[in-house]
Amino acid sequence: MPELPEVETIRRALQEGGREGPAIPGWHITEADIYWAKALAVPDETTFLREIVGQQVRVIARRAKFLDLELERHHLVLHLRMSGDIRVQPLGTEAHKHDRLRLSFDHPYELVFSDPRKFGRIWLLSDPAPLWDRLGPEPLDESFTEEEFYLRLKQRQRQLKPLLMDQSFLAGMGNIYTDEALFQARLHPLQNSAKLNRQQAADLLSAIREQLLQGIARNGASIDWVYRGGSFQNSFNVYAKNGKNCPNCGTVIEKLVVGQRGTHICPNCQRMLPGGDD
DNA sequence: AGGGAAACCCGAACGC
DNA sequence: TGCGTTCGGGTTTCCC
Repeated sequence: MPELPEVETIRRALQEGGREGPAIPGWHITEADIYWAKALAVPDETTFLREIVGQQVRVIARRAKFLDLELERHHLVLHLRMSGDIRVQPLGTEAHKHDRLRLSFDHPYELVFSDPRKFGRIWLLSDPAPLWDRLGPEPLDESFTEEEFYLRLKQRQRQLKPLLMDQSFLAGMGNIYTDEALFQARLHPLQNSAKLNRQQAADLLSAIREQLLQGIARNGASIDWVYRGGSFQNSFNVYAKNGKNCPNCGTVIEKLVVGQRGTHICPNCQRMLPGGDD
């Protein structure tokens, strides 16, 4: 399964360090600094610092939108939310204004969690299972089938877009990816999920997978003030394209609000199915 | 059960 | 130029 850009970034940054740049897995945390305590979801700061120092990083992975650093006795779980970022930099690099957490290792590098908007969160958990248990299936997991997706859509009576973004229904879809996937599948965000047929569900899953893979391939999207080096924003078809012409049919793209979220559609390509909003 | 609203944040964009 | 206002990203929590 392809990894999130951040996971790749951590690996790549260290691999490119050459002989002195092994991957973080295998390293020990020698020091931890918290610059904004509220970034810690659990536990308290003192406990966090006492517990984390000395532990070896075993594996770096991800689940849904969470980054999961498996330590010896805990999992260090990070969620970047929207403006969070992770940097791996040479030890002694000058601190950035929005740094929230810094980890030093028994190697001349440090990992920094930075987040201007302060939405990102950090967990130190002995057992992350309860967190994972709240998440739905991974759309990029090949064992997740079209039929399963169809049945899950069928058993709900929900507006399509909020449902797709519901992390307990399907894990990993954000606002941008959802708008782009719905456009690709030619489905309306307000469409009642239970009204999709097998073909439409299959098309939607394909679109979701393509959009996610595209985003990963392009290192994510850098929008507005948040520049993380990604270029997915250059391939948007509808997101933030309100007022522009639809690349398929030329119709002016509209912006509406669905589930409190800015939502972008081509009103011609994305029609409600007959009775689709019942 | 589903949907709406508010809260958490603050840099940027907008309006005057 | 400067000031006030609005916006929006992901998630949780509360309310109808």
